[in-house]
Amino acid sequence: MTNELPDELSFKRPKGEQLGEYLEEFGASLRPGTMLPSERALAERYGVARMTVRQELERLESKGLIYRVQGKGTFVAEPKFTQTQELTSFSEDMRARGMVPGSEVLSTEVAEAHEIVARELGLGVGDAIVRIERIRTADGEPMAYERAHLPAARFPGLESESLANASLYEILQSKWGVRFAQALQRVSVVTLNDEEAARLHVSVGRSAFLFERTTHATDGTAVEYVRSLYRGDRYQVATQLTRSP
Amino acid sequence: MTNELPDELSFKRPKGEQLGEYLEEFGASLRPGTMLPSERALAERYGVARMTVRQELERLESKGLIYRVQGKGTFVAEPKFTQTQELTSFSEDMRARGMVPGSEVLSTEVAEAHEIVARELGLGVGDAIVRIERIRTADGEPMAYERAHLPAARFPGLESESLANASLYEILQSKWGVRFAQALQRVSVVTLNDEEAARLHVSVGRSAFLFERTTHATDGTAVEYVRSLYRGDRYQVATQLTRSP
DNA sequence: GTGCTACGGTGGTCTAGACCACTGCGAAAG
DNA sequence: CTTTCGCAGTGGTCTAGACCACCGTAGCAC
Repeated sequence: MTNELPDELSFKRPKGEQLGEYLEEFGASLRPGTMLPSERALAERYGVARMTVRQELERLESKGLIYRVQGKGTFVAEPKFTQTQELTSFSEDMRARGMVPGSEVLSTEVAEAHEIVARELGLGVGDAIVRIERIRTADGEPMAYERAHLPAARFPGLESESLANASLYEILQSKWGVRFAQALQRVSVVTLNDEEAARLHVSVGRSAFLFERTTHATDGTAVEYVRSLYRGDRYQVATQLTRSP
Repeated sequence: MTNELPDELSFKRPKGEQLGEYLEEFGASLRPGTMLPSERALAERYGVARMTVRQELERLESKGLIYRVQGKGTFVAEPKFTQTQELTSFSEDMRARGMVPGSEVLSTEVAEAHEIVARELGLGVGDAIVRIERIRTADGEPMAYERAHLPAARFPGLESESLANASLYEILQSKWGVRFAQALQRVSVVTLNDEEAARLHVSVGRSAFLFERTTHATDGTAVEYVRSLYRGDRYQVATQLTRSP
């Protein structure tokens, strides 16, 4: 199953992006610890500047797919579990874990923003927001209970979109041209109460992750504030940490 | 309290590193949303290439301190809570949160590596390891229960070091010249049993974070495998997520 | 007024080099 | 045989540009 690295880059797409994809696939087909071609070798092979190669290797390193040692080389890292610090939708996340994502919409309504939501979205208290309440499932089983809040003014008609088994991110992107850029996510641990436990099909008193995420688009504006409870017995996150000088 | 940006860079240290520190302090003194000088302006001011400025801005962006919008500029981000994806020791972490770190060493011993530890550290099963069991405190209160495993062959005499209120990272760095580079951290949620709850001074059945971390040095070798239980009622992590193209 | 366009300023991508810091290893010196 | 040193190859930092994509706005045409 040893992949081969293609020899050429096509036009019309950033060279680094293509190179990164090639390397990602190639690296995945190698045993951990294997040394990759040197930066200079890759640069020459693809007719690209070394800085371009390096930028892409940095991206892969921060994703935990490779590691670099000065004086020695660049190597394939141990296979990751699942990636945080990559901003993904629930659907993308579950597919990456090899499961089939689904949703059960509990409610979709327009409401007034209270203090926390207003602050996170950069709105005024009382401004209209769309609140979407869903149970997110993986392979048909409840995985998370999620409440998303979005500015109603920016997404008129969102409350009547069909979210049954659709990805909210895909809808926002195709209907409103939103491109997601970055998010701040806070993670805490909670013990589930009766209602929450019932929704997630687990027993009362079990532990769960509480994720609070505010997502920003490429223009810097806040697009959504989401509060999600993830089953602690089914979910785990992995983070790649790096040491700064 | 508006900081001023210094005008010059000293020799003998990477320019980018200094520039990054300047910008970090400067940004911290500004209101969120304030626009920073453009990349070209910074490059000219410090007599440095624009690529050097960009590299440093990328680092600050991934730390969640700034955000950039194409066509508009670079802006100061909302203040962060606390930073993950920055590889820090417990001591550094607590100091960054404004608390005083401490330790209570429960045991320090040389033992044989069992399967999991051996795999994580790249050793053989039965190889000698140093196991350090500590209660980590913040402002005198128990915050985490931690078990660290390190290869004994690499750190002879480590088991008799005084770890009472010292940072393990600082000892490894000063005595053995270890420079930490990167780590993979897995986070799960657990419910505390009797023994664990007692050690953390909380009641049985409460939720906690379980961190499993394998730390690598700059030469790529695994240096420690740590298993830590953090009180869920006192601890929270924040992560900066970015969207890849 | 309303709409369109051109333009200057921003970050995003990329080039073709340079020198430095570190590693591993083989050759020379002891 | 052991030690030392130099060298080739690696990643790390940095330069001085180039062009592209995108945003806001001022000015023009209607």
